[in-house]
Amino acid sequence: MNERKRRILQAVVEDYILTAMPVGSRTISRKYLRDVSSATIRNEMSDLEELGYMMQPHVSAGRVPSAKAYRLYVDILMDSGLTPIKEDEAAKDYFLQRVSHLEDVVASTAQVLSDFTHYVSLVMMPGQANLRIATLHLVPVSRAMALLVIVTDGGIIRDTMVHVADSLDTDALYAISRMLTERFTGKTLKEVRQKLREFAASAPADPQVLQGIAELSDQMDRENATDTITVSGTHNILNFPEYQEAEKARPVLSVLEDRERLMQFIKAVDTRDGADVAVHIGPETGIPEMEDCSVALAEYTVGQGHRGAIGIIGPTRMPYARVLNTLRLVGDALSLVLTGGKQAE
Amino acid sequence: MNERKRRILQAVVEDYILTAMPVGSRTISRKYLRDVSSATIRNEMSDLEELGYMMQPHVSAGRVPSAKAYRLYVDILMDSGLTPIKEDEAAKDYFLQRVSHLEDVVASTAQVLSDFTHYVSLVMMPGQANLRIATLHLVPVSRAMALLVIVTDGGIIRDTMVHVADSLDTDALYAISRMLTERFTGKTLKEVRQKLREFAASAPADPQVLQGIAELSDQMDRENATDTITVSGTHNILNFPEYQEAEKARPVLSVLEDRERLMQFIKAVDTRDGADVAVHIGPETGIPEMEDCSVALAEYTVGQGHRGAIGIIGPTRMPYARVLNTLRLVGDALSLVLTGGKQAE
DNA sequence: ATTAGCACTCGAGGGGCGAGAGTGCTAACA
DNA sequence: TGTTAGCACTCTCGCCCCTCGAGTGCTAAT
Repeated sequence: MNERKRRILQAVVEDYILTAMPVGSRTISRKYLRDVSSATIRNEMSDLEELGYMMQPHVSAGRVPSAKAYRLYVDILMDSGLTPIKEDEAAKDYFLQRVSHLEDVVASTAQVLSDFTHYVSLVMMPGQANLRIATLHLVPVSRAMALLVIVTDGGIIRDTMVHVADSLDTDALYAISRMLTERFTGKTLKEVRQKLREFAASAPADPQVLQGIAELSDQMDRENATDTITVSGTHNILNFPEYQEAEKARPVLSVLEDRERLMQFIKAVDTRDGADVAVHIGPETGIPEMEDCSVALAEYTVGQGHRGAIGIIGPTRMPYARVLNTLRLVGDALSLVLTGGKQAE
Repeated sequence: MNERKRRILQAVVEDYILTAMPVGSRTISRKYLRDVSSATIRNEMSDLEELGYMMQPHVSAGRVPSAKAYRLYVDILMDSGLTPIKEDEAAKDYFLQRVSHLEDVVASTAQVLSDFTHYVSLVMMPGQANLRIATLHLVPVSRAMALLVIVTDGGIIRDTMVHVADSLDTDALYAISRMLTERFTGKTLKEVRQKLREFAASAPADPQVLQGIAELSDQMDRENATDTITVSGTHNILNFPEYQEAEKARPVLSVLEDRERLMQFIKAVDTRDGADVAVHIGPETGIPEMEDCSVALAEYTVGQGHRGAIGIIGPTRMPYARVLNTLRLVGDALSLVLTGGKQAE
């Protein structure tokens, strides 16, 4: 595999990304390697095909790069120039402006990703079990219900509805809030779940309060322990030429709606340590319905060490350099927001 | 327009809704009006075509109902039997179980609508300017930020981030919360906006607090005054046979993303008083891109008299009876939730 | 007033054909 | 020995043409 072959391969990949049409030898000779004749390129391409880097849809069409070609392209050939600073700053600003509900942050991130790339985006948010608590507040809502607002040290807010004894008025709830805050500041949500039970044992034993606390503990478990996935920009797959017919797009769409399956996929990827971004090309995804798609994933960190993932799903022929840069960028910004601005930058 | 013509028209509409294929005279003679020959039906259909109720895509195809036909069908012919009670109860239960953030209620409603119907759904939520306040709470988040949680008398929660003087600690905020609550319970958000300024004048004049209150008042204006639209199940339009090709679907999709335009449409409709549900068939929508779609809308009430709308967007050939029932149902349930369970049932 | 019969029309689907794109191979060339 | 020009070959795409079948409108019979 000499230098010229590599340049030809790169040309084929880039032209195909651009045009979505099989690339012929003449095109390459004219647009990419002016000093080599099409005949020579034909010979080289013939070799490249034998090596599994490309194939012809039919004998008199140009070549289409294979997954193997994209792989090599992403790993070696791609010119991963940095994103212009402007966009970079814009993204960071966008996030840093808003301290907010976790759900909003996730939704916004997904939105930004699909807006920037015009592809489908996904955001995996790991369970918040080890975010650290700054304060806890019980806000009375109706007779026996209260809103538990948990502010984490990063300024991220989680809230959930809980049952409380209906004997508790606003002041009582406030007192309990203070007590809870005092006790749990700096603890992670997971730790709180355990301590809550001890607390219930040692506290003045109003059975209603106890039950409320038990319920609260359960609820926190349920809402915070499990990882969630958000997908955005789904309709963008209609822009891929490969999915012009709804019939073709349907299987992919249903995969995108199957959060379980996506989660499984992401989990499988995440164990693979190493780089901060990863690309899964076509069959590499292990999802048959997505053999014409690639998935680019980036990690981000939540609190101390917990990892989430954001990703872009596009056609195998997507502009990897641009997409990966966007992911890195947004991933960094997100890490920054979710760790309370205490690290990075 | 005799009885038989009506029955034929009804048959054409219903068969077309079912099959999406032009309906021929023979089909009707066999499936719907066994005691009349196809030749007779041909004559009648010829008349119906002249009256503008149907047309032929080409001379040797069956007939396709026109917007006018659907109109008549919806207004008169349709058998709008009641939905089985089971589903009815399920929907109501679904909503009543959860007292929650307004955003969640809206999102859930949209979700339920598109899940039930397999069409695109929309939920218009009017500004909450005249929801009545039950309590107000300021929850400290970071040094100079607090979360203002507003609980309305229906148990619906609105919250928003506000700046506060950084001299204010938890206790001070609590005190302010109590004061605000005392002052504003029973008032609408709109009234509060005005009273806030008076309050600022009469209260102990800590300039920081004043500024905070001013900001809060502005923010409430911004977030609560404007109506919002949520669209869900967009990808369902790919199930319409008329939008099998992505190319066809694109214009409709972009309309669905243009909230401004949807809002304009809904506003125009809403002024039309009268029935609780309304159907706009094809060109009646006034949106050229949607000439093959119908929009069914139902109203619901928020608080005392404010009106929102929920809707289904489907192909003109949608099962109106079912869709309208679903809308009525969900609309009622929503009204119930958003008026605090104080009316209806 | 209804119906059977029939000629007619038009779209869908399939086969044949020419044009064009792109290849592989061969032979000539540096 | 590597590169290139030339050429025959292959295959798709778009086109036309044809047939088939569905469904009609009209006419004449009941």
